[in-house]
Amino acid sequence: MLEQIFKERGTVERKRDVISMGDSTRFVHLVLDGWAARYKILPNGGRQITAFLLPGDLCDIHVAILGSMDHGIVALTDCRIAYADPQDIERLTTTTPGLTRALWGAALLDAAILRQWVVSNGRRSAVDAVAHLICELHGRLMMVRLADDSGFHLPLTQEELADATGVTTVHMNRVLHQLRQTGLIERDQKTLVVPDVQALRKAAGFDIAYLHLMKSDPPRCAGNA
Amino acid sequence: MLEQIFKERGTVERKRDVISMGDSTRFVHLVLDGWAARYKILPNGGRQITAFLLPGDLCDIHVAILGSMDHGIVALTDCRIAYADPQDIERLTTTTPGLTRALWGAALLDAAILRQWVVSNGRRSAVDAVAHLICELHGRLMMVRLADDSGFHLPLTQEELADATGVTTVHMNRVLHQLRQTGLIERDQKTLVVPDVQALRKAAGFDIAYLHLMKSDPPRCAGNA
DNA sequence: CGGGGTGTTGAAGCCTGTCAACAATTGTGG
DNA sequence: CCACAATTGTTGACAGGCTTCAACACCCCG
Repeated sequence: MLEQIFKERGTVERKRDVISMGDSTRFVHLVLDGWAARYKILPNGGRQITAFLLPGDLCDIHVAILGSMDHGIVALTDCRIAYADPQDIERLTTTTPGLTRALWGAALLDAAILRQWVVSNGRRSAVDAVAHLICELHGRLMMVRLADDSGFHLPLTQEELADATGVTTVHMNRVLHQLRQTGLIERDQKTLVVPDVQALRKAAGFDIAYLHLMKSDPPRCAGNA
Repeated sequence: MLEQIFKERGTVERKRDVISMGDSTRFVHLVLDGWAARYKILPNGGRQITAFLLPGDLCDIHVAILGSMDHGIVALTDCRIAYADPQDIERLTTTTPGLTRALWGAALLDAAILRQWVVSNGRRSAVDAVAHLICELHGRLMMVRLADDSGFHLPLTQEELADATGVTTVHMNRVLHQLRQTGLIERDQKTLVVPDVQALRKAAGFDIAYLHLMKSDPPRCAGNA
């Protein structure tokens, strides 16, 4: 039902902003294909990624409700993006209570994920944080059939992983090295192999319950043309 | 309108759980008075606070939508709590689209705050993180008339501040010492004085825009009996 | 008055950051 | 197809923020 108002389609090249910070967007964006990330830039120049956006994720629905963007969104791979008119969203949500509720649920899920990120950046070691992040991405990609038990395509650079977990790229390199040596992950180019998902989850202290895997929670539009 | 279904009232003593992790709550809770915190306990025993709940904040509305609690909520001071039946919420949200929308907005605001916490725990120094947290609390307390330009009542222990910003209590002590020496904050018992709010905000890299101060965003029920 | 929680301080060590150099990979143009 | 540049990955040495362990001071409350 949502797909009807996301008519416009376009592509955003890797490293380009889908939306820049401060934009009062004229469109609401949806990732059809590819990876993107929410990020903030600090006064000292540092970057913190606060979320990874996977196919099916909405980018900026909150702008339509709250106000202007308090962060930017950058494409981490070439992305296919769908656009919708905020007024259409406005209209559809007022006429379709079930939709509002679904979007509310999506926002609550986002918050649950963010809480885990706070825990990772606050109290987990860098190794555990990365392991936990991999588990999260694995779980979310499973939901949209982009991962299986053996692993998934992970198009992130070490710098991007570092900016997500709040460490330096140098240290991220060592963390990944350690995870490989422990045998928890293997990597062939951009393909991440997880030999033993349960072992990784245990090491990361990962409990998949918080992802609240439900049928139609995030609007999944990945598969269609 | 919400206040009608939050009929039951009770109190929770400091240090007691309002809701424990894993609970599939029989009630939805609202903080009327006092401070509470969301927290997670890690396998190694560490605690990470992921949010402070102030008067007027809902504790666990997401359970009614998503599932069981993925974290606990503890009272940081003696708290007056209001209770509502999830089914009443259910009914009221389906019959009152505006309410669903307001709750959706509240969830989006929570996410915006959480993103700042991720940034604080990831890329800000401990001093900046604490300064930013104080700015956030100041802004939120202003919304519910519990703070003025000169400062506010801050009933947190150093341990609780440490668990929020992801440092040890020992280090939090040094951080606060530094903030006092710099003249950015002053403390008289549990009263926090901010001599120069703008100076503190500048030091913390704090931009109040993300709090999206709107009239009736979080249901404000603090003032009533 | 005593005891538990909270705040404070010091010393030593580790995780992570910083700086720097170089290797490997990818992309581009001739 | 190769050469070149740019990006990304890798490694080492050193420094610093933060942790850990430990002891002690303070304060509220029974």
